[in-house]
Amino acid sequence: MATGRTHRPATRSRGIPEATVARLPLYLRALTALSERSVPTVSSEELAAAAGVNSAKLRKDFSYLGSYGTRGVGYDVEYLVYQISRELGLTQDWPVVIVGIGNLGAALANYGGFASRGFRVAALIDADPSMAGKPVAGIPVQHTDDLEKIIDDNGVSIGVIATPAGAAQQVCERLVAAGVTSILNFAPTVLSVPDGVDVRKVDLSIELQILAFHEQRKAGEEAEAQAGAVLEAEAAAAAAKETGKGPDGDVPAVMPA
Amino acid sequence: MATGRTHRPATRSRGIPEATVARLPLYLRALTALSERSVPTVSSEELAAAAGVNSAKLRKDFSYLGSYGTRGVGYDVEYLVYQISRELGLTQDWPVVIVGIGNLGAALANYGGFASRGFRVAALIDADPSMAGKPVAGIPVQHTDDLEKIIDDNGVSIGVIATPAGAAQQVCERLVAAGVTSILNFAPTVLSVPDGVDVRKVDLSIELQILAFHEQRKAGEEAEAQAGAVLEAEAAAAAAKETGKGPDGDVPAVMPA
DNA sequence: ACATGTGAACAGATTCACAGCT
DNA sequence: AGCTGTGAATCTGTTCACATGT
Repeated sequence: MATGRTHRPATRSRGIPEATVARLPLYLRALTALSERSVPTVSSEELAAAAGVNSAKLRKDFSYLGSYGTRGVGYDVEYLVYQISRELGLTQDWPVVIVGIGNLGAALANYGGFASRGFRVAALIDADPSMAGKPVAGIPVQHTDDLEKIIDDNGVSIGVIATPAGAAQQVCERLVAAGVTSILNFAPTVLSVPDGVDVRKVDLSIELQILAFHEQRKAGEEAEAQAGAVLEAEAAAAAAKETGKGPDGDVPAVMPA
Repeated sequence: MATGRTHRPATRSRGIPEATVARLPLYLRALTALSERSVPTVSSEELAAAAGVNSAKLRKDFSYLGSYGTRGVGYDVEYLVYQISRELGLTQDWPVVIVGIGNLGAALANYGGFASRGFRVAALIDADPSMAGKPVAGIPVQHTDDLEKIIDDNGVSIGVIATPAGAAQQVCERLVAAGVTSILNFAPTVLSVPDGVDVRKVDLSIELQILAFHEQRKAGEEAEAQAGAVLEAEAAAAAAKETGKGPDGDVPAVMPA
């Protein structure tokens, strides 16, 4: 189990590094903005600045796609937009279903960037019968019972899970069984899926925790001006604070070696 | 990348790799679940499975924090929860403001995972005067005019931007000028900030595009496996060498700017 | 003259495999 | 015997610097 290895026939597909793939949408966005301003060409330096990366990285990234630039000149904006779109598979239409139409699901359904680029919200699905038929973002919500039929009728291969954590794995399994092979998971839980299914997760709480870590570190550096090496001694004392969960007030402070 | 502030001396080797920091919240969530079920100890193998990573990685990650396990036994759940919480800075309270109370902002305000761990929504801010005073998730929305005062009064150092793309940079600058040093950006735009300010971004549209890329690749592989069929345009130009890269679902959803 | 494209050096993250402790 | 903790090997991604082509 676990995410395991990547058995894959090994072959096919140009070997575009995952990190590069993750940046292509960024470049595409910057290029689209240039295109709208009718800018004909752009240098790696300029485009990199607009996308928030450095130019060497950008050139390396593009080199995986092919030689789409002109030395001494730069890149043709329109041409690059097309090439990247094609590489990302955005020249085709991707019907998407959103499962779980709570606050977040509704926000996603209303999200403009959705439709703008290749993606089309094919259906909204929720387990609450009282939601059925109610339009959200102009699309009537359908009941979970019909999930399989909806997936099938619309040829959906990408699903978005915006349900509570408790329902996510079950919804995931039904989506996969119905033929979905890519899932964007907003529920704060680890989904387990069979080989060949892609899952990406977006987790607000995790992002905030990462920020908190750095924030704390900044504060610590300031204090370093005077205080010397701080040992873990205070940890035990502080452990008696709250970690607050459950009826018991205080939390253990087990000391290992 | 997220920080850039390397702080020369490196007094105590508090050099926890960024990739490890990004996984700590994952471990913490799994541990919290175990804690709620009163599980006293857990092995790296079990915990790794629950967090969706492999056990070697988990042990390596924990080794950066210190030696918190017991050989032959495993890790004490409560103790680890405390240590990770402390490392992430979650033993203190982080007041957070959300700017831009549209669909998404409202969803964020209502998001339970927010309050659950260290974070507290101190204020909601929106530019629309007609929203002022209207409660969202029990918190009255305040007008952008008062942004600086709100940040200051509440000692806010973490801000969430959920405005339209066009307003994001300006909001960002005001937040930073008012003292915010960590920003979680949901607007589909690149924010530029001074040194010392952390930005993380969450971008739905980018996530979907990455999924589309892999989805397209799957379709391409099928087609190639069956026959020499071409899927859409000319695949002639390709034919370079390949390195079959497995998709493997879990790449950090977001990268620091 | 100028900006791309890329081999090579470097840096960071993951995995392996086993020594060391309980 | 079992599981952690970690050096070493490997893999992936980034940066450098310059050869290459227009």
